[in-house]
Amino acid sequence: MFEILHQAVSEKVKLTDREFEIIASNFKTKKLRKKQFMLQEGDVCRNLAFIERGTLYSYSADEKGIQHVIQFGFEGGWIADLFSFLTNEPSRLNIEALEESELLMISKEQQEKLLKEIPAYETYTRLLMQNAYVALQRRVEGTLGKTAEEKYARLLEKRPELIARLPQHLIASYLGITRETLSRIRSQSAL
Amino acid sequence: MFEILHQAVSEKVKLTDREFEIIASNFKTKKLRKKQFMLQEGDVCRNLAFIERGTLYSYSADEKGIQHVIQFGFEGGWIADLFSFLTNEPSRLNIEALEESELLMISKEQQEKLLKEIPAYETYTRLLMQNAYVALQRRVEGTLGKTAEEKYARLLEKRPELIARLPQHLIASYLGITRETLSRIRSQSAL
DNA sequence: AATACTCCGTGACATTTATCACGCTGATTA
DNA sequence: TAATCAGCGTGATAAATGTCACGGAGTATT
Repeated sequence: MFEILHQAVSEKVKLTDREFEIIASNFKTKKLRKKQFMLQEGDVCRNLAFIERGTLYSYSADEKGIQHVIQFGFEGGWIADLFSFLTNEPSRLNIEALEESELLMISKEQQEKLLKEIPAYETYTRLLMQNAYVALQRRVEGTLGKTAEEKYARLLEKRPELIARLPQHLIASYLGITRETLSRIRSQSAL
Repeated sequence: MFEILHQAVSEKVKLTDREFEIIASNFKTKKLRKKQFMLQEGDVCRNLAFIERGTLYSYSADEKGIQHVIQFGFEGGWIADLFSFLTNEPSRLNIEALEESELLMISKEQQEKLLKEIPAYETYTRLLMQNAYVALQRRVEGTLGKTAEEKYARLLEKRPELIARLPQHLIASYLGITRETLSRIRSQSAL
């Protein structure tokens, strides 16, 4: 049941079995079908979700209803609207399953309890945040002042697995370009 | 000497005087003149810098020599290339003082020592990373699929102090647009 | 005082990208 | 089986933005 979480955590910090037991006992499982929401705009994000199986993505929708992908989440990763989670303000994001998925969810209270009780869990969380921050900064770096083609080429180089397994219109949205532009880039630059 | 750091840390976590003494003893001060580099592309980022006074910014320079601003750092904030710091890989960023500045620098070894020795320091670091991540995600959110005008309007709303104290060409670079475009936006949309 | 440099504005023009419209294909659903 | 829908490609056109070039104002430097 908790093997994947166990692996993800113990990859980064040392834990006794007892400690992991305590950690695991604070999560509850949740299954989502394809297209089901984990979080909907306007609601407060009350949980962090560890993805045991499946794929999710978070996005905001603008006035015209156009989606803007903020993040993709895969097996072994985490997803949430951290801003809403931390502040208890209503989220402006939607988080939706792209396929049938299984999550391990932890509430704010339980997360805070674990952070206090288990120092290694706090270390794990710090590392998680650190890595997420670095990855996001690289995304910004690879976006600023770049053309659509350059952004796509960079993504293809850095994260080919994204391009392989996700529909093009979501990739386009993630890159901040239209699906048409992405389609044209792909048909031009080598086949 | 360390008042500003003391304030920044104790704003987020509780610390004994002794603990802060230990923390402070691991930093060394560094003064930078205007236009002086804290970090230069190709070098490994060996320190995190807490800004006691002054303003810095980090940027990458592309093939054409065009700067792309990644981050601004002000008094009471932190700046570094976290990726290079964590991995010991050469940085692709420059970090430069926009005015005369005073920094408190901590090396990786000392940072790691503090994280282990002083749990409250680890908590502080986690909160710092968390907040930085959230702020950066908001930046991405406010950029994706937005026009130059919308991005500028949003920045003006969310971070008017940036616009007030920084030269326009750096604001433009931070927003991923050219200085000319920003100049035109400003002259059109209200004066 | 003269000079150089930084920052900003602006015009003319080129390029990139978005928008709108349509058709095709394959998968899902009635 | 027919019908609907999601995903992708593509053409025509419009809009946004970049590029290049120039000048002026203010500040710092010599």
